[in-house]
Amino acid sequence: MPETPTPSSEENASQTVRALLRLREMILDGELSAGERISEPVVAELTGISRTPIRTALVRLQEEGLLEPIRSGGFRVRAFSLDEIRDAIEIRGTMEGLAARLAAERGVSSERLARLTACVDEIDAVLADDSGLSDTRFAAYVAGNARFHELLEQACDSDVLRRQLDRAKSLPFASPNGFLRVQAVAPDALNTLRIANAQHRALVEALSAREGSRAEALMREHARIAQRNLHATLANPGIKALIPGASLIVDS
Amino acid sequence: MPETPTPSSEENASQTVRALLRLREMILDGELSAGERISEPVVAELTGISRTPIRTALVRLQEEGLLEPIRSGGFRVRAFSLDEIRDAIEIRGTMEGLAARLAAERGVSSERLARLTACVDEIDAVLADDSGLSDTRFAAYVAGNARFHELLEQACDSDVLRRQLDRAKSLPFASPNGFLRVQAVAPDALNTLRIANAQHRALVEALSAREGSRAEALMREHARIAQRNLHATLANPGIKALIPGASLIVDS
DNA sequence: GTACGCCTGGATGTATACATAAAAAATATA
DNA sequence: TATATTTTTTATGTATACATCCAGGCGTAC
Repeated sequence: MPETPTPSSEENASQTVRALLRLREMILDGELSAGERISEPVVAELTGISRTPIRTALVRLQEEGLLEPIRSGGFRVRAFSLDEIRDAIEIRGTMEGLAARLAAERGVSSERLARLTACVDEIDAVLADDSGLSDTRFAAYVAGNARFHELLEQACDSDVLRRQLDRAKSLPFASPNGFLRVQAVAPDALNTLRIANAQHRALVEALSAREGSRAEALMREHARIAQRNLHATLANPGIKALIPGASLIVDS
Repeated sequence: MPETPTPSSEENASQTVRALLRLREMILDGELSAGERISEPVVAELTGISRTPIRTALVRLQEEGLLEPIRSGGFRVRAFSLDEIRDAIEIRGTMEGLAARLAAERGVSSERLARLTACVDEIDAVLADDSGLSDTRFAAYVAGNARFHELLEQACDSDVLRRQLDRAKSLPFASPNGFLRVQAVAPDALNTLRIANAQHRALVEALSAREGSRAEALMREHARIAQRNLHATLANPGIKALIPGASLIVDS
């Protein structure tokens, strides 16, 4: 009964990894609501995992920023104000800008440039047709977008920077894909996605020409798309649920 | 016997905190050398703390970046190449630049500006005398410098940014005080410290005038002092030991 | 002399027991 | 009825036991 019937990626993982994935899922899906104290025995009962691995998963999630420690012990689910989300996006843009600048200044190998170009081309191909944005096309865009940002991360060729970037992206609303579902429901969605990919293409150009300052500015501006989407969500709260981890957002 | 006779800050802390502090100390002091696998039973024996709190401290240190996981299990002490140190400093400068820009753009309260000004004044007072840089004067500079950077962190008034900044500063060589001892042994130490504080003062000016771009540029340039000190260390390996965590540095 | 395999020592990951301390509930009281 | 107080319940932090797995050494065979 406690066996996970899903043949997902959690098959042969350690208990700690399972606990981490499950807890993150519970937090982002709102099964554990913002501000709520997390009871280790309850989670242990719910997941069928003993307290020890759950405990280390909790520590990891605290470092990740999804949990905050309680003075008297234990953790609670972190709540995020709109200002904090704005700042998290700004941080991501700044870090991606840094990665882009360093990559441009230091030079990116032709293989990596080719992979980046191919990625941008693929996204353009997905967006080429003027007909409506179907679910499969949208999913393809999401995958392409994630891949592009991953390739940029690799292009800077720096482990310490990658670590910091990963951390900046770890909050769901700060991730490059965080607000895409919000963007997709806008009437001019296809257009804004094309503009975003134009920025991708411009970045590859800048990397190739070793234009560090331009590369940095581009990625900063690129992240502002998420800021716009955040504002769009404010104007139309009905679409708030499209944001991953929406239940963590609290108005301040 | 296993009682810590030092009345330090570790008195009434939890075992986990004690393990964290002790392990960090052991790593930075080179008691555990770079690349070495950390044996939990050995550390437990050495510290008189059971494996459980040590284990969570290890997880924290991994998130902090001082340890890296071993595929087959456990952790090893991370080794840092000069390139990685350079990047860590660059990241710190970029994040402090972001904090400065946001603080300037959003405005800093007059009380905070006053505290920043007072801090800069105090540092200038420490550096006023042209006589040699005594140990006590140097210690006063270190304290003032740490305080200034802490005040900047507060000035941006953003928890998410603070968290990310703390992380950027957590590597010893990336910290604002990381290379100060290297700087202090240079013949023109007093001068370079004065220049550094001039940058501090300029930042307060920029914050006060809400000049975001200038504030950002200043903190980026400010971090480059550490880069210069890093290069100075390369030219004169005899002073390498002045860097905290020197044993973690490996030439690549 | 070298390569292969087995075997022993030790380490990690996990579960669990227990003491302390906090939170919640229930009772008594103004 | 609201509040203060005591009691009960529950959670956390820590130590420890144990199974599995990895690493390294020793012996053997070629």
